[in-house]
This record gives sequence, structure tokens and C-alpha cells, in this order.
Amino acid sequence: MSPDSQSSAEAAAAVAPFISGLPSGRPGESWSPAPQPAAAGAPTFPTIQEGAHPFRFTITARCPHTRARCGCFHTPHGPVHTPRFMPVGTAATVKGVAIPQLAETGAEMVLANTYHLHLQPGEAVVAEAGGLHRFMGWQGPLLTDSGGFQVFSLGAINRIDDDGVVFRSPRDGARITLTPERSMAIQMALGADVAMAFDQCPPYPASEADVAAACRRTHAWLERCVVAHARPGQALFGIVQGGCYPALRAESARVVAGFDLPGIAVGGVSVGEPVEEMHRIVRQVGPLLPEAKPHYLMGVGSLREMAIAVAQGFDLFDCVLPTRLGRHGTALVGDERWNLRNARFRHDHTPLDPTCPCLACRLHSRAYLHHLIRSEEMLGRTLLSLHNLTTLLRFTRAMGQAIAEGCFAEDFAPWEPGSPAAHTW
RNA sequence: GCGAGCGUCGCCAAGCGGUUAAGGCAGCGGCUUGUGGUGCCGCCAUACGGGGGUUCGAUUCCCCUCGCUCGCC
Repeated sequence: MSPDSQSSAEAAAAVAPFISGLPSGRPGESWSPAPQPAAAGAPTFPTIQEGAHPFRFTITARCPHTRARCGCFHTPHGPVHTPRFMPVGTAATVKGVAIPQLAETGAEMVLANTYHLHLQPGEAVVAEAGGLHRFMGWQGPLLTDSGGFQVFSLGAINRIDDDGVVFRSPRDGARITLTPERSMAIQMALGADVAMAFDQCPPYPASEADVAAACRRTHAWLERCVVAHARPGQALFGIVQGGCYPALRAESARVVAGFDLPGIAVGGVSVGEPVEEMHRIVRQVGPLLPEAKPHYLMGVGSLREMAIAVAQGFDLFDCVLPTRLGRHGTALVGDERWNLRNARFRHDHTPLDPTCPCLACRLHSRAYLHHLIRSEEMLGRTLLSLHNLTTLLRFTRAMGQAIAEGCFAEDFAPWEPGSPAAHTW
């Protein structure tokens, strides 16, 4: 059975584990959003985690032709089958998508953001709710980004030094300091399954000297993150930097791998560099990562780039693209992008993508989606976001299946009729 | 019927003797990669209600005409 050709009963069953913490809606049934208060002196972390977790990563199959592998990363909130795309839920919500719908896309691990949640509503509110899982209602694995990227990409930075970053809150102008220790404290309070190291992501282009300095700082900060991180049941991932400089990348990969953390990420891509540059970095760095750990390529979520990365042994991806494109009216169909605003869809009463199992494609036509987007109806944004997420998730799942069956290739394109992996689509 | 005003892109609207005839909306396309529900970038009137004149030159001045608006009978 294709992973996507499931009946609605099967779909409901698949969703159930992700929403088991939610009330059934039956009359008289009560639901307490927060656990019982902890005893005096106990850590203030959410109590839904019990003890240390090994965060095992098991590789179940390897591609004979490339470095690709498929496997399973085990977290306290369940498995993440790799390769896998991870939807971005910046403010503890994947914009426009409700939890049951999110589960239907095939998402297993979801991202949230330290920077945004610290500013609003503040990690204390999340912690008092019982942690991020309880707060947002997602019972599957969660990962929090450290806030490092946002400080550099969105923030009006006041000062950056070896200690950390001082910036002004775009919300109320308040002066905020973020350091490795602070980021760890916030992420521990949020309580995701995976916390990311606080890093410095240099812009593109940047001089070799500037990138080298950012690397040194990122490595020093990683050490401080490791020291500060003390939350059972939460893994810490280090981040490799180095921009487009091979020597710096190699050095960074060596240093970060040396910390022997449960996972390793590659950052500093998708920052405006040409895609060919990204391909070079992926091809260079992939082979340098410790074989037995999950490899997470940060910020990459276009099909071609993910396939190239998977071929170099990357396992996890995240990207705002599917939801941002969806909100703005663009649908991913195969490897094309369709702007649903375009007049050519006005009278097109066929499904968006007949091969896609998502809600938008099952229930609605291109003409209807076109109408919703043109009318700026919020349902249009939701449906396209859902569709785009579904497309990326089924693509990464199809890669996994193809790896297991030995029919994966770097130019993986299962939607093409002649593709040896067509049956995985 | 008389008086006044107005008619510039689908809509709103500058220009008031020499302009590549602003701009906005709409429309037609494009862009967005560890997320400010945004944003950005192209394209879109040889044409100024119609017809005559004056002038080297008229969307801009004059006459006629058509249409709309507001007053007064």
C-alpha cells in the first residue's frame, strides 16, 4: 500500500496518537491542560517527561548508489522516520493548520521557535501549561530552534559579542539579551524533544574572516550550550557553520562532531546564496558528518535540494516555504510551483493535484482554490499550506521507501511517469 | 426650460498651451528556503466623451454637440 492511499478510517487512526492528549468532546468529560503542580524545590520543567532518553537513531536501509539512508530517530514523544521534512510552527502553530490536519500530512516532528515564543507569550506561560506539547496540543516530537538565526535574520541587533546578542524586541522595543545559557534555559522551559544550539549564522555574502569569526563563536557557544543544557528527555543538537568556505566547513564539522551529541545540524545555508553554492556545501559537508547520528539540514525544503541532500546522508529538513508559499497563493505540484492567483485557473474545475491525498486535492477544485485565494479567504491559505506540507512530507517519505527498495537517486522525481520510483508517489 | 459645474485606462484621480499623460485600486505575470499573515519586482491610455476651430504646437483656449451632476422655474 502506498503510504498515502489510506482510507479515512485509517487516517483517523493515524491521527489519534498525535491528539490523544486532547479532550474527546464527550459530555461530562473533563480535561486538565496542565499537570499537577510540582513539589517545592522541584525543577520547574514540565513533568510530562520521565527520566533520560537515549535518543537512539537506527538506520534501517542504505542506498547502494548514494550516501542516502533511511531510519528512525526515537524521541520521548515518538519516532521520527527519516528522511523526513519537519513543518515549521514558529509561534507554536504551523500557520493556518490545525493539529489533526497537521497530523494528516504525515508530519512527525514539528518545529517551534525560541525567539518568537520568548517574546510572546514567554516561556513561563508555556511551562505553566505543562510544556510546549501540552500548550500547542501536538503530542508528537517537537524541536525548538535556538533563536540564533532569528536574531540575525529578523532582529534589530544592538550589540553582538562573545557573550551573546543584545537586540530590541520588535514587539515592544524592549532590550533583550540572548546568550547560549539563556537560549538553553528558554528551550529547557519550553520542553521540546530536541533543542538546538545557539549559533551565529553569518549572512551571505560574508568574508572568510567574518565567517571564521562566526564559526569560532558558534563553537564556543556550543560548548556553553552543552554545559548549560541539563534537561532529561531533551536532546541537544549542535550546528555546523562555515558559510561557503570548504576549509571552515570541514573544521566546523570536525569541532561540532567532537561533542558527540544525539544529532548534528548544518546551518548557514538558505541564506540567499545561489543554489549551486548550496549544492556544493551539501556535497562537501554531508560526508563529514558522523555516520550514526541524524543529520539535519536547516532551512532547506525544496524538492531538488532535499533529494540532493538525502543523497549525501541528510535525514531531516525544515523550511517555511510550504506554508509561506501556501499563504501567498502558490501550490507545489510535482516539482513545479503554481500561482493559484493566475487567471488560467479561474475555470479549471479539476483537482489541484489528482495524485495528492490532501484535503484540498480530495475535496476541492483549482477554480475554487483560485477563488479563495483571490478573495483572500483564510480557508484558501489553510488549504494550500496543507497541500504544500503534504507534498513535501510525501516526497520525503517516498525517498525513504525508495531507499529501502534500492530505487533512490539524487535526481529523485517519482511524479515523472518513467521514474523507477513512480510507485512511491 | 434656464443657470452652473463636470466629462482623462475597468474604478478613483493628477495634469490646465510644448510631459515618455503622475499616482492609487483593479487586472496580467514573476519572486519569497532554521516565517512579521507580509513584502518586493515587472507589465498595463500614441490616449484625454464626439466634431469643428485658434495656434508652429491643444488633454489644456474657443464654438457646436452628446452625456452626467447640482441649483432655479
